[in-house]
Amino acid sequence: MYRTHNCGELNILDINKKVILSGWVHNIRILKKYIFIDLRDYYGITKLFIKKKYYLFKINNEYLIRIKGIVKKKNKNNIEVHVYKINIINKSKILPFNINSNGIPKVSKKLRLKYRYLDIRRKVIKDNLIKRSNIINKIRQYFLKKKFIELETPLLVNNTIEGARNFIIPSRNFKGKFYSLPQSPQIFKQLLMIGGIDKYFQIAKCFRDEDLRKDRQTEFLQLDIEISFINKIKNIIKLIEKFIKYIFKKFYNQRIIRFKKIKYNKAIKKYNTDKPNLINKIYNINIKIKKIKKKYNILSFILPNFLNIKNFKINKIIKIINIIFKKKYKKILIINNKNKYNNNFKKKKILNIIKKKFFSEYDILIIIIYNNNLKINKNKIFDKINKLLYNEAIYKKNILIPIWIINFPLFKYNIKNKKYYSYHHPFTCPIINNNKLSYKNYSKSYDLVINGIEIASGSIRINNYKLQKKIFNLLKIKKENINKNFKFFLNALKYGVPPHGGIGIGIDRLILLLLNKKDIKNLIPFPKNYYNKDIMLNSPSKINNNYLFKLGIKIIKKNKIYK
RNA sequence: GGUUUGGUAGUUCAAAUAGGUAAGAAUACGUGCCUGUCACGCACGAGGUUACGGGUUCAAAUCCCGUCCAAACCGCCA
Repeated sequence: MYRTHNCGELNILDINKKVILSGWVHNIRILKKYIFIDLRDYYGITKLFIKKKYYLFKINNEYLIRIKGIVKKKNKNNIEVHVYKINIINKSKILPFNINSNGIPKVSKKLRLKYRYLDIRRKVIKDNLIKRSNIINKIRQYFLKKKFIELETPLLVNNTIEGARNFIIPSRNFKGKFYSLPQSPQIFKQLLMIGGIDKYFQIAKCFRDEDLRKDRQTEFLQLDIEISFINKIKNIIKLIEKFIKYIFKKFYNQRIIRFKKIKYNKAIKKYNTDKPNLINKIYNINIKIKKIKKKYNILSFILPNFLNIKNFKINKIIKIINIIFKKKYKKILIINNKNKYNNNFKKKKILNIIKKKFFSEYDILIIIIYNNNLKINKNKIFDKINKLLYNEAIYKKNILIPIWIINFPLFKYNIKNKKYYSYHHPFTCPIINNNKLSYKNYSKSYDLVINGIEIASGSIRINNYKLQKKIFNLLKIKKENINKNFKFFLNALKYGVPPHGGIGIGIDRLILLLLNKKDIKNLIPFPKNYYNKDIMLNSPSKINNNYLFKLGIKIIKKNKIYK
């Protein structure tokens, strides 16, 4: 028998009970007469008290031991187990890093990934994984309760022509032909709607062969949702807002400031990006002031002020500007709607223009006028100020500001290829006025961005054969490609397709936000590193020539990274 | 695909003023001491071809070149 109790559950009520415990040696302290061990298992830590006569074998950190003992009172609220027998179940090698240190151990990420199984023993990572499980569980319950049904879609699919690169899987039965791993279950979920399924969801693994970031892995979980009999974006937006509010209330103690919504075009004008971070990112705006002479440049930006940036912080920001400009600017103007900080700027017209661009009435506008011949690195200024805001104000307050970006353009133009591509994907329903459909149309699409992180993306879909074909034509997809990739789908669109739409929510990113973390690798059991390698498995790896021959594959040129 | 930074005991880091004593410390490891520790403490010990290969120099961890590996940014991410 390995255990009668686990290390987390023993308490004052168990005093004088005989117990058997198994666990890892979290920490050991050897004195002349006594030995103290903190014994750790999945559930917690129990303190052990051992008299020298029972300590017969050398024990080190992370040895796996089983003990027999009696529960005794340690002090008012705590117990310890007085041990009379110890077995070593399994010894441990000298550790590559300390597991019992608090917080993040002082060790390179490479080692933590290489010994991921040891990293998982650490409380921080273990707790993340437990929370991950809880969150995913709640998501599933939520949508099942709302009468969605959960269905799987295949992982071995066809290569898609647009978007991110696919992972390719060679076929043994059909030499020279390939499967691909899906970037999302897009077509399948639409086919489910065509099949009369009313509300579908799936917690789906998706794959994209692109380089990684802190908030991006190549294989990731997506909460995939599709609903029939809707044709307006607000149908989905309402549903998701409710869900997001629910999940954040459950796992994130801070309230959500109400959702904002902005059209793509306006977002670009206002924030210069379609993923605005309304919290810690200041944003650049271009202001023209007529009376300024040609030899001066203007640098202007807005501090989005959800956090009551006060005078002393303004002073710090000005200090940064002073350092970078070496005080050689001509003028700094600091303006908010109440003109509280600076009275030099009284021209009402300009103020009104600025007001329109302001996100909220508490925002602060900073304008710096400086001589042309000063070479200024704007990004450096923005970076420094962002850091200041992030460290001092935002990080502590855990505020979330979700914003919907809606009505993306239907197409975008790629200058390199001189080709048009779908902004979202070719199944996105266009907004059509006066029966006109061209490259300039917008679409019934929506992204949800929270604090600069793209959380969800979706659209109302095309449910009409002719319209879908027009889109393919505008994309100039060759007939043979249409036949190869989409013939079945176009065909399906001929059979009384309900209006439908949906959304995909990045679960890993959602968890990142819910747990207020920065690096997605800490929230995934076995993440890949920056170059898409699994450092522990050392994958990807070579395949022997015999097997390659069976697949009909010959390697022509080796890439350095994959040697 | 592009740019940048880095690789020194098992691990985390030092080794200044652009090369100059015998490459140090903490922790982990080993032995011993210590009346109850709780990140125990104390003493002693072991542990290094400074990633690998080449070059410059009287002299290289330090400068240069190549290879390998890692971290970060950009591109990319419908």
